Amino acid sequence: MKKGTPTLSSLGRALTLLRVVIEDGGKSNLSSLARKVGLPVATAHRQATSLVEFGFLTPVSGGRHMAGPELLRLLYLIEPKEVIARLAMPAVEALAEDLGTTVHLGSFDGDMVTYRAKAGVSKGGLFTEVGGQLEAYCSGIGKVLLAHLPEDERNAYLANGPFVALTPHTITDPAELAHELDHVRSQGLAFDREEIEERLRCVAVPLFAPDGSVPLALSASFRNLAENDGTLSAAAERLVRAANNIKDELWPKHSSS
Amino acid sequence: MKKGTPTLSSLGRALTLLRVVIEDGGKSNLSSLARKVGLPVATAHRQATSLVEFGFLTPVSGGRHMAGPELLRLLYLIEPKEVIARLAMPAVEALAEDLGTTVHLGSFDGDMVTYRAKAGVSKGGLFTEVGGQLEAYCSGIGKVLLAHLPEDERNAYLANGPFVALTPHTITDPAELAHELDHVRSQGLAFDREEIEERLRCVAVPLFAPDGSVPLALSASFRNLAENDGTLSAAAERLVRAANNIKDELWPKHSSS
DNA sequence: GTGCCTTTTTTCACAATGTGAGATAATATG
DNA sequence: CATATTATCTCACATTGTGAAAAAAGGCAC
Repeated sequence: MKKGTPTLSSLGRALTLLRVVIEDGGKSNLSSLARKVGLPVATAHRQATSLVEFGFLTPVSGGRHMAGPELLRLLYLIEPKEVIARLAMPAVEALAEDLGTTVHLGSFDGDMVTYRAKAGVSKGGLFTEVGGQLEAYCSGIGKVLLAHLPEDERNAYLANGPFVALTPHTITDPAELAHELDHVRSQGLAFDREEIEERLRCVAVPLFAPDGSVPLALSASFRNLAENDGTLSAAAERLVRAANNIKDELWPKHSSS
Repeated sequence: MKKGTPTLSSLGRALTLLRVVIEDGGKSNLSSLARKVGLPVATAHRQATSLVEFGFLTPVSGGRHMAGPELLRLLYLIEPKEVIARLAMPAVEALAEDLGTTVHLGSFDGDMVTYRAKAGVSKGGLFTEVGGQLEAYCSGIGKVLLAHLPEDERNAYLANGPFVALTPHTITDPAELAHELDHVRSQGLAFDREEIEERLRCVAVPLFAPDGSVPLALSASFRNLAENDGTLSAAAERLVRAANNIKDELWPKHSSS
């Protein structure tokens, strides 16, 4: 029985209460929440009072609580895309290993795709690098992200061309691109068929946040595939599964019984 | 010396560390942060380890840390508008008392203004109620919120009329409304000159969030003012001050020396 | 590689501090 | 007004957090 660094159990209990209060959304009073967590009321009360004192909670009428100013401040300091990308890393690496190719994780920032993670063999030497940016309209990740943008922003992007052809396959017509994005959204995945570089293809899938937005997209790239090679569609299936796993891990369904 | 409910000081220290780590944005390692907070490294290390264990932090390379999955989850559960409205309440009530009139706090949700707080005398019997919604284009709060919307969304709203006239003064022409909104944005405040109800006027100012967005707006309403009464502009000044106070309280400048 | 410095992690004795049952006050609820 | 429910306080107890010091693990220059 190894000792290791001991965990601050009282901190754990207090953070659990904090989580429960926030999840409750200010509907219940302290006693019922204490009961739900299986904590003595006295203890829960002391924790709640302290959390209020430290600004992580605020009392609202009737002994209920909601998020406090400090928590609100943290909320504006955190960059969800960055955090999600970090937390998804293990899954991304596993996927890359599994597929034996390069896997990317990217987000949409200021009309461009930011590559936030890159995993897997660099055989074929992909040009991308983490932190780098690329045009959105021609990559799989970009098309997924564009497809799930709020309608206003998507239209604004489409109206903001021009879309320069990088290869003969690049989609450069806004109307055609709009149609492609509709397709991507309904299919739940996007293909890049040599639109960015000859003989380079990829599949990309969205990573949904609980509010329905798509902060990140996941892609797998392949070089020199035969025209009717099944690799891409096989990879697509794996990507969808990986995306689902990440989603389930980050936003588990609460068995809130 | 009253006892009161004792505060969990260890919780406070751990939450301080959490805040410092997030504020740091994952730039520094633990020891430097511990030094900054004036905490023994051993203690800071134990707290950080525990925060990681509870999912509030995640380790990144080089002994640094960033927000963890639980914190991310909280982020998506919290409704900033609601929280800010709650935290601004005291200031809103003070302002209403100070001005001796009705003060409103509203947000923009789905093309409409949601009234999230109402304070002050109900003389003149304003029709609004907390939780109720109203068209945005004709109220002071609505115009402030529209004016500070991202350009895409503002244009989408303007294109989405029609704007029905509630009084002869209501702005119903999209182009004119667009011009008015530009004015509102550059002035930092909006007036409602009997646009929603005869003899009812109000001033409204934006409440800025740290990211530059305007989640809420603050307004003061007056009835039966003479055409050239200085009350409105006097109130405007007070509103601006109140908005600044709220902002400074919620997002204090860190003397991060 | 070797040595030196910084940072991370563990150990451990001590007491500070969190704990929860129970009493009391405050508040809904009928 | 009576009665439940909930919030808050008190206090004795030992759980649990604390921090100095030592050990282990990286970094970095040379």
